[in-house]
Amino acid sequence: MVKGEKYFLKMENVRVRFAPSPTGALHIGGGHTALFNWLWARHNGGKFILRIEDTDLVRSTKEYEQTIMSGMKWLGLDWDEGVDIGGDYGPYRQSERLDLYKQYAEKLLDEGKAYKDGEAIIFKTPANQDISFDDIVYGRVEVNSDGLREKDSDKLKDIVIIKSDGMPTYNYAVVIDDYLMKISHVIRGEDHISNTPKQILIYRALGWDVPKFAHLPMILGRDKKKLSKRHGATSIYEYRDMGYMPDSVFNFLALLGWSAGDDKEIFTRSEAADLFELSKVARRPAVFDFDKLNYINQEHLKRLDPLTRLNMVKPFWIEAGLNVEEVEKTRGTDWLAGALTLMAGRGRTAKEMAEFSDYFVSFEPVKKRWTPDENLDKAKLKEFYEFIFTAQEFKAESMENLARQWVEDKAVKMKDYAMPLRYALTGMKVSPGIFEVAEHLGRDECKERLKFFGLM
RNA sequence: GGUCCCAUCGUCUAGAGGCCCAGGACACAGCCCUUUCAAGGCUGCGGCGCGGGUUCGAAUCCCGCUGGGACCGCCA
Repeated sequence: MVKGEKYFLKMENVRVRFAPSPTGALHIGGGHTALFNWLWARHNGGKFILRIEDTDLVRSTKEYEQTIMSGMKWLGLDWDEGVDIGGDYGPYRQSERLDLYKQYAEKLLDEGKAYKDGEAIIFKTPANQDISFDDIVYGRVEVNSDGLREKDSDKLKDIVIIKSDGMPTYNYAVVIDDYLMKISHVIRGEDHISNTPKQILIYRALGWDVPKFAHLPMILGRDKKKLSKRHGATSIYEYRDMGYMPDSVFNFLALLGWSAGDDKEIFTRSEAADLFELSKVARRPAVFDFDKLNYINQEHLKRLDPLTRLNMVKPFWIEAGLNVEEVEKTRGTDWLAGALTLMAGRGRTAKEMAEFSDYFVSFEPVKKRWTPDENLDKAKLKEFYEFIFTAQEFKAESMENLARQWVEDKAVKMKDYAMPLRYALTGMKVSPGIFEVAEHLGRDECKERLKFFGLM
């Protein structure tokens, strides 16, 4: 095979799964794993399966199941088989597959490969077995079953497969389900790499072929420890609430442990799916970097079509107490969207963009922010504003031309006139080009604001 | 304690023995643009953890060390 050629080949019958336990919201790590599974399925035209691992009776809830699913949808990850849509290999909820787990446990019991202890069924770890697998990401991993010891002991650790409450354990159920669901590639976090040998032992005991394994590098916090609540936002939804867009979070997560090559860092879901290659996934754990996320979000924000951008920003205006609906009714949706187009690359999140542009929606926040400056020569400013507002058409270009004429004639500085105008119109020291802002606000609105501050 | 995994700028990464006295991106600094702030353009800062091999040649292969991490639950 010619180097590089394999990247264009697609595998057939790819079936991958994301198997969260519904014990909390979808978090960054889970989203990352789900994303890579999705990428591999879509890259190969295969199937992406959502399986719910709800065997922890005390912590699992149906609510979390819903939350995880909506989190995945928010990220743009759709699945082909799952609890909500069914499929040929269901049920897709482990608590509904108990008879299956029981059936194979009985078989293991009959063959003397497992034994009972109390109500639990325990798989007997065979001694001195060489276990190896070729991980697509990590390469060959070799272990001997003698290394599977109990903690701080030299005793071989047997594997509980059915708990006293009748539920299967993770290491057992995952084998039964992946086999029965014909999973071709098991793609999961690197923290599972040391569970894999135990699972292979069970595959062997049952006489089954093992799937291909691909472990993914962990996501770390700034302190290089596994990402957890201590590091702040871990739930996918917290990112939505901070004003990050699903496209960006997707893009950012895809870049943790993988690169699209050709220096391409900003991409869409389908571009990522086309380019994705499991064998190119990195082994080194990746640190979650907010700076990069911000940058990626800003890039996607810039690329959005005006209406979509408006939909992203609108909730944050509303959150700030602005009557967006009213403005939309009077000035129109396009006008509001246009205001955001003017914002161009300003603001890295939808929330920031909303904060930086509130003066388009309402004059009220401007009034609150504005404080008089005694050094201003109001008479001169009035003269200037009257002059530029004489423009036939209330266009940025016309106003700017008049303004330039004015500063040249009077030998004064543009900023001494533009800045007070900006401050009166927006209540801010920074904004897009102030003549463009004025044009968008319109002649009447501008006059009203200037008059309110006694500048006209 | 046992087993396993990992190691390129601060961060994400490119790198499959010569194309690399290591390339890109974020961040940072400076300059340009300019009515402000962004955006954009340009420049700069900054890295192969250490020690041995193998080889004509090593970031890349091997060994050791060091440093991280994961697992060793009737959690998943």
